[in-house]
Amino acid sequence: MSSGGESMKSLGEPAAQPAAPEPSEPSESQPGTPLPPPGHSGLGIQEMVAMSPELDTYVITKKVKEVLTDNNLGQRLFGETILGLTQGSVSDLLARPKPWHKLSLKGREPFVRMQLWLSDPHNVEKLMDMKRMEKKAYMKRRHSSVSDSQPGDSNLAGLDYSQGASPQHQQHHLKKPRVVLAPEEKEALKRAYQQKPYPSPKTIEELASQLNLKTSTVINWFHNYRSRIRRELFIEEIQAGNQAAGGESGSPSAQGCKAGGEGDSCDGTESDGTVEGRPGGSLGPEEYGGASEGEGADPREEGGPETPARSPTSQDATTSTSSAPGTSGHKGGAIQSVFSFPDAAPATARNPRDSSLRKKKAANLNNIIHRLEKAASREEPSEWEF
DNA sequence: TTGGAGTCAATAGG
DNA sequence: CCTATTGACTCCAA
Repeated sequence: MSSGGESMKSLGEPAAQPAAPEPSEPSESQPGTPLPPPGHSGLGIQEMVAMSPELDTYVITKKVKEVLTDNNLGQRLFGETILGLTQGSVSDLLARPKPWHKLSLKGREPFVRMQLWLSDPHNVEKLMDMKRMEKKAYMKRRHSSVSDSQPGDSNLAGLDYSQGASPQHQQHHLKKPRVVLAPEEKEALKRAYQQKPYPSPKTIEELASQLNLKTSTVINWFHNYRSRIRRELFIEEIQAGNQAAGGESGSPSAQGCKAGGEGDSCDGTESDGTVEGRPGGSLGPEEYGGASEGEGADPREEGGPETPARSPTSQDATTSTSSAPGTSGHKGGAIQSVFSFPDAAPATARNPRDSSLRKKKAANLNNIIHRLEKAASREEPSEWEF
């Protein structure tokens, strides 16, 4: 009970409504609020995040995307103004929202903000106005050579900017060129990942030198790759969980499979087809832990009858609160009203075939195994033999 | 220290 | 312009 602040955990089951009238929270001060909402001063989002019921991140992002495109609003403006995030982050969030229960408190914040934003149609217009103003300012600047006072950036005049002729080799410690891994390098790293999702420092060193990359780059790559693979798994989870839905106003097709690429399969996990020509390899859907070369490790775990059955994360119960837009603009009161959505898709049609999902789980298996052994005993896995 | 989550920010495509 | 991708960084927990 010491420092801890937010407790509130375990949001697994629908359970009842927390409905806690704020148990006071004085010791809540993060070093500077990252986003000082323009003209907003009151309840912190964090509080709302803490007591928010489960939100459907998929539905929210879908709606946001819809609204943004419908009104020609860009991710940059939306992100910087509403979420306090950069364009790239917004793009990522909208394209691959993690399911609510997999998000940390911090990670939920953007979704609560989105929901909040969506709750009042007036917000859209405000953003549009802002866009107009921005454009105007831009035009103005282009026309006249005067910089107006716009909260966004400052013009640092008087700075010397030498160089800049040829963006080639500039090994000066001024700006790192941003590493761009070549396709083959990525290939190699992915292959390595399949063998060992959690390479030891030693392995990392080897990889780095073999590929001629900095050690940190390899480390970062593994971090990022694991993280992103994991995320894709989540996505398929929610898609499988709430795919379908028939009568929806202009549903933008939630297909999770886009045929068309070359080696790209239906799944997202790279169809790293180059898993080495395995003699008699066509078995089952796909095999991942292709421990082919080298040790005769063969982590072939017998196929469990079925996956542990995805636990029903369903919560829904979206009470169709016919929220009448423009009905009493009372904000800062009932958070509840904000959390309900006029959009409801009770469709619970399960697709009998979850192919790709399995594949990723297999890949993840390696991770799990690795961690298990680590937890069980701190010992290097010289060789496994089941 | 290691690993995970969340982001930033450069940059490749459109 | 706008969006998507992705290496690197920051924070945090175990």
